[in-house]
Amino acid sequence: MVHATTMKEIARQLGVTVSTVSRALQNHPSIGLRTRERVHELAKQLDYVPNPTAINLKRRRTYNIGVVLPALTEQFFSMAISAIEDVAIGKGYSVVVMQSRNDYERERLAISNLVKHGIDGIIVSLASETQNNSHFLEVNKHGIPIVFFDRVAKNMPNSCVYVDLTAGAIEAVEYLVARGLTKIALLNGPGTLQATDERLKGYVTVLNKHGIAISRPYVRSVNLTKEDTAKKMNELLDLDEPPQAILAFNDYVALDAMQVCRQRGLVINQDIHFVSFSNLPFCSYLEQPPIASIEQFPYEMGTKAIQLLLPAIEDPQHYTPEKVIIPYQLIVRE
Amino acid sequence: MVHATTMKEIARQLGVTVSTVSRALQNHPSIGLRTRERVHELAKQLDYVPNPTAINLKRRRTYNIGVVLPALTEQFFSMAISAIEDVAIGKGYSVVVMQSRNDYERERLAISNLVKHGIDGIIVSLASETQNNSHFLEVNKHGIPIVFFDRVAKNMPNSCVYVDLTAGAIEAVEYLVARGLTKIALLNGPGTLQATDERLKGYVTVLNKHGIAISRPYVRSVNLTKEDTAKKMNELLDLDEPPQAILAFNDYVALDAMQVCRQRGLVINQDIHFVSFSNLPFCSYLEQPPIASIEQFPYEMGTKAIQLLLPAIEDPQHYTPEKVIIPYQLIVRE
DNA sequence: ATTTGGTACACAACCGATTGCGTACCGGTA
DNA sequence: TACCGGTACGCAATCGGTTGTGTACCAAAT
Repeated sequence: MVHATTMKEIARQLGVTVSTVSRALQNHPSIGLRTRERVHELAKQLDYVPNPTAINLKRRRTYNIGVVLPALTEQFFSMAISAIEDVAIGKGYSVVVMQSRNDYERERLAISNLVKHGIDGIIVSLASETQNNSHFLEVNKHGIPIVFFDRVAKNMPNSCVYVDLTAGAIEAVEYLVARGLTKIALLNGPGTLQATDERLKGYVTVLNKHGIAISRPYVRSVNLTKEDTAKKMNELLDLDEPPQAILAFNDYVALDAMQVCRQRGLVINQDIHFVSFSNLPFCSYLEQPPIASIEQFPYEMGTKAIQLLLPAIEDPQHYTPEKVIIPYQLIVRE
Repeated sequence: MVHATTMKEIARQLGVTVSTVSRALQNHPSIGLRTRERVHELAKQLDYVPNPTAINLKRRRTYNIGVVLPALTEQFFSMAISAIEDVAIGKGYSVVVMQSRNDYERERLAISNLVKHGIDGIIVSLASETQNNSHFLEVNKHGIPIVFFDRVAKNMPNSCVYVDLTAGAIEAVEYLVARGLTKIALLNGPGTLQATDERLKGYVTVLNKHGIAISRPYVRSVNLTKEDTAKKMNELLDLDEPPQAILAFNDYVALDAMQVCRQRGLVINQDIHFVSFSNLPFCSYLEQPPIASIEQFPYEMGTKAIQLLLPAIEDPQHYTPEKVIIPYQLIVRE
């Protein structure tokens, strides 16, 4: 059974032409009832499955959507992709995944592979090291729609979905200040990400508002690896005046940093307090989770991303890009 | 730029035929140097990208591999898919993901969608509710290779990759007994999974060996939802003689069960001990993780799965299915 | 001048479908 | 009998490539 049955085979066995078979299978009215039935019957009997590649060639579509993100193993992204898949499947699309591993070159390659492979549209969350949009401009030139989500590219005309992290950071820091914690450090992400700028902006805003001096050594950026986070956290704890609280770039950074604290004998939520972004489900299993988290609703973001992408694919003429901001929510744990 | 440039367009502008353009782009020796250069030049100038669908049609391949698994958000699976993607990308394949959500119907649908969509091969980890292989037999009939991994189907001729969980369970239970814990309960998975049988078998083997009577109420199966796990764990704790230790189906079951224990005031690793399967990375963040875990190496399993699949795709004639058993490892935490 | 051989390309079939248009054949009407 | 309209298909182009085979044209050899 190495060759699948084709319409040609059905046509041959029935003594009709391929076009008749095609129309019969589509129940086209110009095909006689008798012929239509014979075609359907033989098709079923031969386990006929239409060749999607041939159909795609005519339709000039692949019904594949590429998704490029830093890492599938980060729950934030797997939730987003899960959402994308849920919507896509319902609309007849499949989802092709590629990981950038936060590496610029891998991201370029992933994008290029997707284009070469044939996809109708792309959803991207930037690699932390990406500082150049040329590969995306290339995709735009080919008329393939892109939607950025969460880690969006700066200065690109495409649609994007993200959370207002500045506002989130503001509420988070306000919360810490309100609890009397004023020595607040920021374990921020890579400088290349817009998300990093936004967290910093919120952090600075609140401290300024409350007249709290901003200590340079309190603001550090990590490259999102466990090692770098540990290094930066240790540096913070080695300061003459170590912080009472940490605003972490995301849950992974918070957890890695918390581990350092525990190793140094500090008690979480007592000696030192954490607030982080994402609020991933596994945080609920921790005995001492961050006292507050900013929920970013990855599922909703993924859903919105593909809802923006599909019209761009299906009706490019009437499509205008949109910047969608998903509301965050500060989750406070007792 | 709604229509991508085709070879036809290049041919027209250069006054040659499409076949010449095709061969020129492939640097076929029968094309003159001058012509070849002109073709390459114009192709670059027009941003020519070959239409993958057309090529796939001739090659009778899609270079897409379908992966169907219960949930992307489970780290075990996202690690496996990550591995699959790493290998696939290197061989020129893309990975299409579908989630079954442990639902039989969704699994059927996912498989059917993949076949309709056109993929060269499928990698599957069974939905917990799947008890029927007809959809896989259908795929076999079409000559599309399948590789099962981790949650493998019973009585199927296809290749599969899994961990010898019986041996793992034996070592795990031996470890508990050696620590003097003899009142051991088993929070097992759904009866439809072979993995469930295997864990049970290992559990029974060790208890029999040590002459420990097997208490029926100590063996319970959960459907892998948080609610069901909580219910079953509560039932265990409500027994006249509650267990001292729990062998959990996987980390998620263990964590959900541990949460119940904590809510009831029990101290983990003191009042009650857990051993579970998977050893997911996030366990390292827990203050009180299971005292031991059986590492199942999802990355290695994913890698092996696609290494089994690719030869089946590329050389179906000389392919014979294989059952590969990945060695587990019991990770003991101090 | 004719044959020979190689170069450099054209022609056309093919992959598996879809679809616009043409037409044979039918019975019914003038 | 000749004309007409509808039914039920066939023919062929098309999507965008790949590839086997045919051939015009050239220079070199005879």
